[in-house]
Amino acid sequence: MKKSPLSQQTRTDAGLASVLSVTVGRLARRLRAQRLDASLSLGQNAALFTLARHGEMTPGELAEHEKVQPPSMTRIVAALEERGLVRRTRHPEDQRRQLVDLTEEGREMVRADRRRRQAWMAQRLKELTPQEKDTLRRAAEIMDRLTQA
Amino acid sequence: MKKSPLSQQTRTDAGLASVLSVTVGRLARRLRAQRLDASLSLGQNAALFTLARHGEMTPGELAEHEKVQPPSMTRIVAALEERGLVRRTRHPEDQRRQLVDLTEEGREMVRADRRRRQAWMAQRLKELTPQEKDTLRRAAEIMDRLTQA
DNA sequence: CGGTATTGTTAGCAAAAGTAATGAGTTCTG
DNA sequence: CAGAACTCATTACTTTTGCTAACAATACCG
Repeated sequence: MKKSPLSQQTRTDAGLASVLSVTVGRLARRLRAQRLDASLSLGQNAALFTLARHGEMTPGELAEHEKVQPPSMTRIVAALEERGLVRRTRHPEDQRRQLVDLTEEGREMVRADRRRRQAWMAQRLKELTPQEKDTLRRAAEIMDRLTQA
Repeated sequence: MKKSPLSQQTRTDAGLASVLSVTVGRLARRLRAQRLDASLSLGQNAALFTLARHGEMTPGELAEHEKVQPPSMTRIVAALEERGLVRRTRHPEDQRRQLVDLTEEGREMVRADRRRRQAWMAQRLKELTPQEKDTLRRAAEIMDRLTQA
């Protein structure tokens, strides 16, 4: 079994927390730089993705889910609406609230986004073994749970 | 085998790329929010961490390692120096270059940072099984490699 | 030497998220 | 049931953080 430099610092929970923080930060930066051509910001993509996964919800719910403050989500949703990717409707029982949902165009964007990201990440993923990809798959689910806790 | 909602979207490389992007982005935001009380930005922490891991290096090397542009690293290093966490010395053989290294105070900060992060993340990690933590450990190494590619 | 390349910095700008204050709608309460 | 209190979203403003372009200093090379 190969001993990478990283593994020496992940024995404890604290060490793992540190390493994970740094790595996640760097990868996030890298991803952000990657979608330069891209028309959508990381946050916009994340919101679209969440709507695709969970169906319509209010801006507030969306904000909480994405762990941003409501004003940030207002901006994200406004940008998405401007581009016709989402639609806002009044909540039937509470005029303060709104319901945000994907338009068909938004759904197509989610599909397109997936294709676009593949451009560089699939390149890297291709170099991984099936086991490693599987590890990432399972890690994604775990990290997802971490952010929700 | 349990079937989570996420797994349905990670069968293909593209699907995995999408999910990973969103999850990593959200976790990065969460981490950033977490160190609010904290005195150091995510980028500053990452630089400190890298120095702790790899020893002294030039700002340029640091920038490349962290995948930021040199001016960004200039700012990060300047901030760290201002706080006495790193020290800059001239490169012995090339007056253009500098060598950045941790001070003892910087080293202590790395340790403190690790303790601080543990405050909330260890809480979450505690709820994971050893197998799940192991998955995260291995995923961190893989993601680390992804950002270097 | 004199011109070019490299290293780091400064300056200016843009994107994205945060906090505080505001407006509109709903609910509670005396 | 009238008004206080609360909730949801938005607007206004600030902060953070990264980028590109231009620049200064040093090193290299013909």
